[in-house]
Amino acid sequence: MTADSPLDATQLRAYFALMEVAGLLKHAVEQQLREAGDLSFVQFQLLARLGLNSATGSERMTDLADGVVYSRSGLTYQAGLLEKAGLVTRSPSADDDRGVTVTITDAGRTRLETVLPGHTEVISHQLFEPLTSADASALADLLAPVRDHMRAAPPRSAAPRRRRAGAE
Amino acid sequence: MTADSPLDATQLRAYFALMEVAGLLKHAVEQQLREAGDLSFVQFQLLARLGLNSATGSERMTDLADGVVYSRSGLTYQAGLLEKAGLVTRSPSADDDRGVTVTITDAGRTRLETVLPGHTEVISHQLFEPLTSADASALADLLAPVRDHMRAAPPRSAAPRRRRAGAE
DNA sequence: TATTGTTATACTCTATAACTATA
DNA sequence: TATAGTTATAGAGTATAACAATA
Repeated sequence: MTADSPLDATQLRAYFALMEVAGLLKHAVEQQLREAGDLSFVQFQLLARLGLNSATGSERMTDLADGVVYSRSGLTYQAGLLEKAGLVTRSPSADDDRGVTVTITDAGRTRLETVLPGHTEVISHQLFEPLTSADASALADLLAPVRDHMRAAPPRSAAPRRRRAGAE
Repeated sequence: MTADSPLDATQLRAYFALMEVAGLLKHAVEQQLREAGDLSFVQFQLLARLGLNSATGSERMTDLADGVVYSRSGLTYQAGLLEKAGLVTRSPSADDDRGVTVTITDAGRTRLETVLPGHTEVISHQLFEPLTSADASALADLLAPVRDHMRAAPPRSAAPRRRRAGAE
């Protein structure tokens, strides 16, 4: 509405480098995931979240959607694919009969383990080879507040109906 | 084949943060570009490259493909869209009759100017608001070598026929 | 009435392979 | 023979809107 802070040269460099690095990395990773385990990046993210981040191996659709940026219909689509492949199951949530709980299966965990070594290898090579461990640490520290800032003001299409305001 | 350097916790943090930040930022930017000027991110990249990075406003298809990660057919598709919209022209290259030179039109430059302020505003807000200018500088410095490293060993699908080896 | 999730549908983007033409 | 670009085609992913069911 006021001035538009037209980005100085350094900011431009950072922006373009960020987008290019992320794009190339995602591309490399998707190729590996597809070849090693016939998974798209999003499918991997969903499995990883269920299999690694969740103690129970289960999460509700809504919580997955919040984590994976999607539209709800997109998540339904991907969850359907994963279920068809036998990597997750979907069942009514215990506490809320509207909810659907997604649970990773043994086959899902196996698939994850199949894919994981190659995945980390790609990341080590492509992303971290030119970085010291101090660099990696600095990178994480720089990006963490940005991520939090972006999560806080979500212009994501995953929230067309607007999530409940205050709660977290 | 041997050990797979399984990524320490810091590297994982950095990797996930990078992917999430880039994903959210791209999403926000795409929305802005679509609304402000009916452009996809790639179309914007192509126009920006022609209109801002190139002195003449022209580049060959191959060089554009190298810069924009795509498969050649994808680039042909996007260039076709831009041409249909009157934002670029395509003509046979002067020096190499196999080549096609893409040139941004006045309408293309106008479109670029239409979109640019909002674009930079989104980036300022989403990416740089939580960062000091020293942070931005550090980020650029961290990512530049990674980008160069990734460019050097291109697992991009843009090179199915393998580019000429040494030349650059 | 608000929220959860699904469905139907349409569209954009990307990739593969076959093809033409020039170097 | 190798490179530049196009075409045809097919598939994956995403978004929108309408819908059903529960809170």
